[in-house]
Amino acid sequence: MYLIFETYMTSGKIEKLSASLEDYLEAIFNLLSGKTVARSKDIAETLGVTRASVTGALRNLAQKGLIHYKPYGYVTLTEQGNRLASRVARRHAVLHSFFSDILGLEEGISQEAACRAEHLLGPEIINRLTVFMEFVTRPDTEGKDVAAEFEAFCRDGGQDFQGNHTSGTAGKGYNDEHKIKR
Amino acid sequence: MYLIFETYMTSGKIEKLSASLEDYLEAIFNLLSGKTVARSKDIAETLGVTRASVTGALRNLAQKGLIHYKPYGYVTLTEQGNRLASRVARRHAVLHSFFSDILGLEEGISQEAACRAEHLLGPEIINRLTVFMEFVTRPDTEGKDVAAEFEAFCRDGGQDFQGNHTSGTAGKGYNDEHKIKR
DNA sequence: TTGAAAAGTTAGGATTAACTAACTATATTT
DNA sequence: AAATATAGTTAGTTAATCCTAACTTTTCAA
Repeated sequence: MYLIFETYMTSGKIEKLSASLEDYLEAIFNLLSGKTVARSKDIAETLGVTRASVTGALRNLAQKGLIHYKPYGYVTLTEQGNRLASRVARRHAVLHSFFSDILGLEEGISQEAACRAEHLLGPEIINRLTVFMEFVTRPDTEGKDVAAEFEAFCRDGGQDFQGNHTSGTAGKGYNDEHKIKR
Repeated sequence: MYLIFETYMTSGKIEKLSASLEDYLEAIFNLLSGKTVARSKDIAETLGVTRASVTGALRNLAQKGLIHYKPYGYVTLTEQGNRLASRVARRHAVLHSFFSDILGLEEGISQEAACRAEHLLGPEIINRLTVFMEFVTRPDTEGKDVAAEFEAFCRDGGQDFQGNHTSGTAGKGYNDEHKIKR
């Protein structure tokens, strides 16, 4: 499974990142937005891989000009890398929000699914989904609330699943604890 | 990217199929529901791989007890294989319908995204999405139609994308022409 | 300040899944 | 029925990831 959608330019050529490398980049991005430095060990823990695997990925990302990396040194994102990582993170956020806020699925499941799907759904889907969520959560809809109605629909219909629609935790503030191990 | 959700039993043990093998199984399933026989060449064309790759996958699926396969013979699904393939196809159909009928994305994009996502989204997501679509398309909603409203919302909001919401092709009858090449 | 623990790297190997090229089997056509 | 075209297979290669085990560098505490 190789094709990915977000692209970056290297010496005038458009390149794409594998799902795996996108994961690494996103993990670095998330770590940096919290703790200032991204350590190999933390990246490994986040993604559920060994430290050795991280080293390989870092070399790869550095070679592609997306991170600043020197053995035994701190990892930071280049401007390119930051731009790309932001877009990946946005995809993640949109998907997570859809799974969690619209479908009302529990946090862990939403998080994991977002991690997986974020590498596979192209900009058309992500953009349209974004607009769909704006549509569904728009305030000017005379008291209607699709998410709430759907929750009621699920309850009344006696559908057999275990969402978190009743809890008021409406998204935001995710971490990558649920990144899937392979 | 390895973890997959649909499982099958072999000698009492629960097994999972890789995304790639699910693709092969689904392709066989679709071919069989049309033309009675599934030829190596057709599978290769459907999935955009070489015939040699198909042979390898067939051996693999046969060894897992999901297809009947003898070199130079016809390929058929075992009961197990058919069960599994149906579930994969259902996931595909649900996702495609969501992308196409709810989000109003064009056929090719919906098809391709469904192909990709069907291997990555677990039963919780697929089930909930199924219910969500029932919810959104239920008839008892006093003249409301979420898909149509969303279409209007997109048009009025001047959102810049190119859906097929105006065309009346509401799902069904898909093929795998848009399976992504890797 | 020195030595152990923690973090990071290297080397080597496994797995999955693709490819090309060459070969074999089956089908078709004359 | 023989020649040829089509389909299918085999063997060998490549590439992306991951792993384990052993080694090196850095950090920190006595």
